[in-house]
Amino acid sequence: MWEGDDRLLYFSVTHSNKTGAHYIIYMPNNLVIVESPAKAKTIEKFLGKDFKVMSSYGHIRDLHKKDFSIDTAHGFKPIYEIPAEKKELVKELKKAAADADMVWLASDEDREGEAIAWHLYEVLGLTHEKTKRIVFHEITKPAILYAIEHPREIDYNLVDAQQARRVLDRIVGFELSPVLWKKIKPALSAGRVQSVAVRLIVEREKEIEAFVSEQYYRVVAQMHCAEGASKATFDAELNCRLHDAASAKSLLEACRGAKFSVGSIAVKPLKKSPAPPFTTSTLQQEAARKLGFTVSQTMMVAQRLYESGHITYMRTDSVNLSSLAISTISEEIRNTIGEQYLKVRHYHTATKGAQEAHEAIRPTYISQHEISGTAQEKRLYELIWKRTIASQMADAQIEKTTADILIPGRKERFVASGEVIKFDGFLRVYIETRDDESSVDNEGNSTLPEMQSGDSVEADKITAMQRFTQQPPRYTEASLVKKLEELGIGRPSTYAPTISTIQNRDYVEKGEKKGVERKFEVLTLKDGKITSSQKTETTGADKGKLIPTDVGMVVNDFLEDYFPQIMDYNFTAKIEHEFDEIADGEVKWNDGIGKFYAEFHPNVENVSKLRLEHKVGERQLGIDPKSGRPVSVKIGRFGPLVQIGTADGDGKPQFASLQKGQSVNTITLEEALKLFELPRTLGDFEGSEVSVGVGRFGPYVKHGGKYVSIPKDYSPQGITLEQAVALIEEKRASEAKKVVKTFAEDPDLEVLNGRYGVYICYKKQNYKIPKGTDTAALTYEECKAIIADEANAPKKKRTTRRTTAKK
DNA sequence: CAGTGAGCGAGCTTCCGCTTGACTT
Repeated sequence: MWEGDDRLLYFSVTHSNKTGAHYIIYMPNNLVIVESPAKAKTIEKFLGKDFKVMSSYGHIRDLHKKDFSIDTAHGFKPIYEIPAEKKELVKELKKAAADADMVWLASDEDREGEAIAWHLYEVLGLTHEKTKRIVFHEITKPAILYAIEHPREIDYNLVDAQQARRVLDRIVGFELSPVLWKKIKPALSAGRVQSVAVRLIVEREKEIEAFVSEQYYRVVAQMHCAEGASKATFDAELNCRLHDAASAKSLLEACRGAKFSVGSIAVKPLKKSPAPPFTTSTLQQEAARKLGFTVSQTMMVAQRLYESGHITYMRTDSVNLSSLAISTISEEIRNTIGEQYLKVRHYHTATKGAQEAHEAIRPTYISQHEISGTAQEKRLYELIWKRTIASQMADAQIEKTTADILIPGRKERFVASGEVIKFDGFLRVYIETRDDESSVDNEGNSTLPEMQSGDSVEADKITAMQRFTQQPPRYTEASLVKKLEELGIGRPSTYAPTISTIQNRDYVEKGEKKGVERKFEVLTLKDGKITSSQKTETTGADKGKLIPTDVGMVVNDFLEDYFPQIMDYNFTAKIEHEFDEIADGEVKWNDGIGKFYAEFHPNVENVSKLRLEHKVGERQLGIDPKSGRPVSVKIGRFGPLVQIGTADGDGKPQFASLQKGQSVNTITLEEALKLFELPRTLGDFEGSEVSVGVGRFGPYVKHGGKYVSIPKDYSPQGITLEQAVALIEEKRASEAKKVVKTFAEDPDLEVLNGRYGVYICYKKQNYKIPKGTDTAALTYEECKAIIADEANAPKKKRTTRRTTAKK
């Protein structure tokens, strides 16, 4: 009914008054404010010339970035401010609002969105008469027009729930972090979300440390039917694991020359259903598994797809598809795959605390099977397209056949199974992957030859392979997101930033754990003979998984000991429940905060005052045989360190940093003492001293005020003078290549070859050279001119934060 | 980018959730 564009030119708004009668008013000047500029652009197209659509770019007001900004004495009143980078935007919004006859606050329909609407109302100085609050769940013309026909008021209860959320997070973060600065080291942080994320990783690591692997024997037979035309072989696995070599051997003995026969056969239909369309969290997981993207990579690529209009909004916890989307997807399946593959499905979100302000992530135009863009964009789009299509497709129908193969005289039996896909359904386009790829297991997708109960079967080969139970897997970025979502902790917009934060704080790192070699035994029965062979495999190797650092472990244990309430996995779920009560108008927002603060704040004060006998996380290693002084390890201002002696003992204590790969929990006295052998002098080269040491960036060689990193294949303890000199000369050679040109007029000016091409370095400042310049022919005067030109000047310092964890 | 740390000291660090910048030394 809203299809024709002409209709919009005469667009009007229907209101109902108290008597229920409708009247229509006409307004030419409307301002709609949404959160995202891409959304604004789309909506503007739907609404026509009487509507101007602007974006608030998220929140326009917040607590001060550095101050506590909560008046705890007066009902926890938050003190808001407009951040500097938003001032210009607010000015523009204010002006547009003043020019408009009606302002429509169209931020998302969730807690944060409602708060954004309220902040806009306050900051823009809007009035009740010329403001309306509208919400829509999908960006389609009918949905938006419907929303405009059904405006409402700002929901102050929902706003209060947001304020409670904001204030609570500020209290926890800004009261807890300083305790860490005082007790552990400066610039650390704690928070409702990040601290629990770290806890998950620390706990998993402790499980792995405590894990004792158990051996077992897995018995697999390659068989074929004795009678019948088919000589096709099939695999069958023993129905139980054997505990040791003796029982494996005894089983193989029983199988030697045995007459196997088919026992019962079961044929079961099996049904597989497609996964729901993507949310932020499931997109991040699948993109990690299928495309190898990091969580933040996925979000960056998705953002570009969204901005170029290819997909719907990428930060969502909803699996819902709009009715319009469902019908176009259905049409697409009908036309390109076939009617029998179509099954319309409506998905409902089951995750805790989901707020469902948006649709699921899907292509905006499903008929577009592929898009133009970078390789990454294409691949992510394809993934989204397939998942969306599959979500509206029929179940796959599978027939699973299971046959027991009996061993005479034994109670164990072999089990062979085969699957036949009767109807592929959604599998035709999309198969969801899983985290637990059990590497050794067979594919299990084989088919079985025709057989009947009582048929005799012969074994070509039976192997009993020694296996070991697997330690629990470490978290990946994606599996951590999954876990956080299950616990209801964090929101779609924060999963990626949270993972960056805990790495930037050096609580966890993407580690590389070297595996260890392990021998295992394989017993084989073939041609009536049992043979045994030894094989080796590496186990426990892990790459790119999240591993806690020493600092992460110490901070976590400290928080668990003294602030168990915050570290409780259910803390967020509990307070979410309270926020819901606030949103429903059952309780006042600051009552709950007051109760929390009355307990939390004194606890913070007490812990802060606590005189601890040892520094948090400190461990005594023993006595230094040379000096007789005690040796201990702990977290220092710059990370983990070893210390000989104590502050109150005789003489100043000595310090040394731990090296990469060493941990305060596992380092031995011997290893610790070794660290004090550095720095050491190797000898002389070209008349000055060559020494080695370990700095913040790892082992180095120092010679005449210059440093050269020591590569992994040498140890700083073992390196010889010759090797060190070779490193120095290597570095000189590469530096010589770096310098394109120098000038006699001014030694401070150099033309250098860098990572991004040739540039000019003058008094430690870098200047870019205009494109098309023949750099080899540059004269001194030309260089000075380039430096003088504003356009080539180095950009003013940005407040760069470390975005990647240090290597 | 490079050897830090044990005490009368300056001043700083920090949260979670909404949104996109301007940036390639």
